[in-house]
Amino acid sequence: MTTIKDVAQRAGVAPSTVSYVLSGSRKISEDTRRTVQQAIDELGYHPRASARTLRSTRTNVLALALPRVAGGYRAVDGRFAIEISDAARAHGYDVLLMTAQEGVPGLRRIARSGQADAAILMAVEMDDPRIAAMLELGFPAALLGRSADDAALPWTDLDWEAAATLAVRELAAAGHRDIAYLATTEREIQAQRGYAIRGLAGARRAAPETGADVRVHQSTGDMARLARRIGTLLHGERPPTALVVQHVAALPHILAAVAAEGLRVPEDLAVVAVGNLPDDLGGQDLPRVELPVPEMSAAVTRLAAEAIATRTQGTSPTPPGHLLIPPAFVPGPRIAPPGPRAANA
Amino acid sequence: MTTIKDVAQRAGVAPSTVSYVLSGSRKISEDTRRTVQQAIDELGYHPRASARTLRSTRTNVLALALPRVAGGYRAVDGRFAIEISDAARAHGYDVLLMTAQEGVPGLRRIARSGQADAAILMAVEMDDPRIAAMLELGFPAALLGRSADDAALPWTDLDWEAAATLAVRELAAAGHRDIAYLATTEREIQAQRGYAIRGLAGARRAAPETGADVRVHQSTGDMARLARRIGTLLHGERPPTALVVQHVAALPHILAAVAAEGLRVPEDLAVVAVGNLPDDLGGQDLPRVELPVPEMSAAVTRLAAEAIATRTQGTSPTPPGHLLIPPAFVPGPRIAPPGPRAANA
DNA sequence: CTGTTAGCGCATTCAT
DNA sequence: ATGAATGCGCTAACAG
Repeated sequence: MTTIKDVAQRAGVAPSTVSYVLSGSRKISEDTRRTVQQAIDELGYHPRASARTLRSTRTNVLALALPRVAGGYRAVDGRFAIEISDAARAHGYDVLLMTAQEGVPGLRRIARSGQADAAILMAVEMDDPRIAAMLELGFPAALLGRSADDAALPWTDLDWEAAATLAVRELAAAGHRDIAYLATTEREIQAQRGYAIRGLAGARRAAPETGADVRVHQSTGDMARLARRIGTLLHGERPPTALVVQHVAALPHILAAVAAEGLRVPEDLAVVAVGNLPDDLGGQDLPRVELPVPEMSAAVTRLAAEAIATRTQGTSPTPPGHLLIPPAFVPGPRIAPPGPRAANA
Repeated sequence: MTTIKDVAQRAGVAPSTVSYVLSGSRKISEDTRRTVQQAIDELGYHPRASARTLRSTRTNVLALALPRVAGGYRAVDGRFAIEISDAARAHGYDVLLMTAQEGVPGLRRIARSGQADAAILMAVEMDDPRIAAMLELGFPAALLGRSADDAALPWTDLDWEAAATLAVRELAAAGHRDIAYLATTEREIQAQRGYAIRGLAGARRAAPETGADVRVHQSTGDMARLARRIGTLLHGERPPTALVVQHVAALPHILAAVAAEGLRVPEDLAVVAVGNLPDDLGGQDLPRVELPVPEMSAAVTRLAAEAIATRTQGTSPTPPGHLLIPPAFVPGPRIAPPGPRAANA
């Protein structure tokens, strides 16, 4: 392996000179700078990260804590991981992936061994034990998702409550009075995921606000049961003319179930998605409120970087920043007004 | 930060003794071992990774090189990333995520700065420039996907050629004589992705082998064009009674297009998927040849670990290992025989 | 000012 | 079981 000494020798200078050329933390005459740079290029020298880190206590690495995969794989996690990795590079960081099936202990290990400068926690729950762990360790962290305590750590999230309300409001504006809201799965709700809880809250709030009849249903990961549930849902005494789907992973199944009931979308049933991934609607072009993956990824990365800078400066405890992203409605094909079926009710 | 010296002091021994207790690479009297362990626990000591690495030249990190995202995000990449991360932990490695939009230079940076012990290359192309780079750097690597040169680096892959052939063979066995094969996108084929090229080859080989008429079509990422292409495809003079889909990301769209043509699956058109993600068929329960994500992830991680061990031992150049995974057919609902439409032809 | 020397950061491992 | 050398780069203090 080629070291800074090799470069120094080849350039006929002292190792420290090479270091200064590299860091630019001191003025070096243009002459020697060129000589040194040439030696670096010729030898293909790259400073050893471990040596640097040992000296500086900075790794330029962010730990990305994915959720423990209790309910199987969620496409959204992979998407965020990749997007965050890109964002991190733009800030000069690499990303260490932690499929935190190890949970808190895994994060402890990384933090205490100094393998990262900060952590980004994904799939945050309302009362997430990882948050307390980060605070206790004094380890900088940023949350992808909003926990119960907005002031604990910096965070970013889509405003899920507003998103759910917005979806309903758009339907109401198109004339729908009987609206079904298919929330996330029971599992996610029981796990107290912020997006699940807040989406539910937003859906419930929408009824009084719009005057429409909004019936909220939880979803399930069991596709057979889900199909039955949808069948039931569509055959109440005042059947809905519109459906909001927050459980977007099941969208293809849901649309298939709707079709199986003999209903056409959107003529017989208007469908709006909430929180789908950009470019991934399961084969349909629906009106929707998309998950702002790029914005959230950029924001959480920036917040993590800021948390590192803040800690490094040892400044007085700055209140953690945050970014609550307002939902944006994408009309897609225009929302259909209530269909002929509405008359039957 | 607490260091090995702090522990030594508290335990009343020399730092080296603590080190030996930790590594177990030498016998320590039970007495002192307990004293030291207690000091470690009380102080919550964890060895600094950078110091360890500096000394030992081992990072216990694998670099995971994701494809540059030319054609947008592919769900399969995220899935593999997560699965590989889990597999790596089982081998004692952490995973550094490289969204290699930086490509070869990014890998160079990681390799030369000593941030990882080996690389796992995803989305390998037939003639992938990263392979030459790894060899030139003498950096251990394993491939997720099969390149043109089987002997360059260790690799694992689904046997895509056999998978495509198998799908066609199963349809032929159910009586289908007119089979359409919808391959991957033109983009992937032009990028010379191994799975795309080999899937094509397998589809073409299936015709002579089964005696069926197998017409091969390339797919496209443009969903409007894809729908048109499918319409055309279904209305030839001898319309197919069965369709094999390797472009599984578009499966929902494809099924929607088929439905739009007034055809029912599987009564009018039998559909088989090739290379879909486990638990992700876009809402349908189709017969299929799944992508063996867990097996491939485990294999590529093992191969990377072996490559590290081999190099560390400085053994004579062991021929790189590999694992070509035979395709497994999942019947799903039984394949329908050719429908009434066949008679019309 | 520009360049050099020396010491530090932390864990490992060979001699003693 | 211990002291000392080692791996590599950074930077404060010093010299020209």
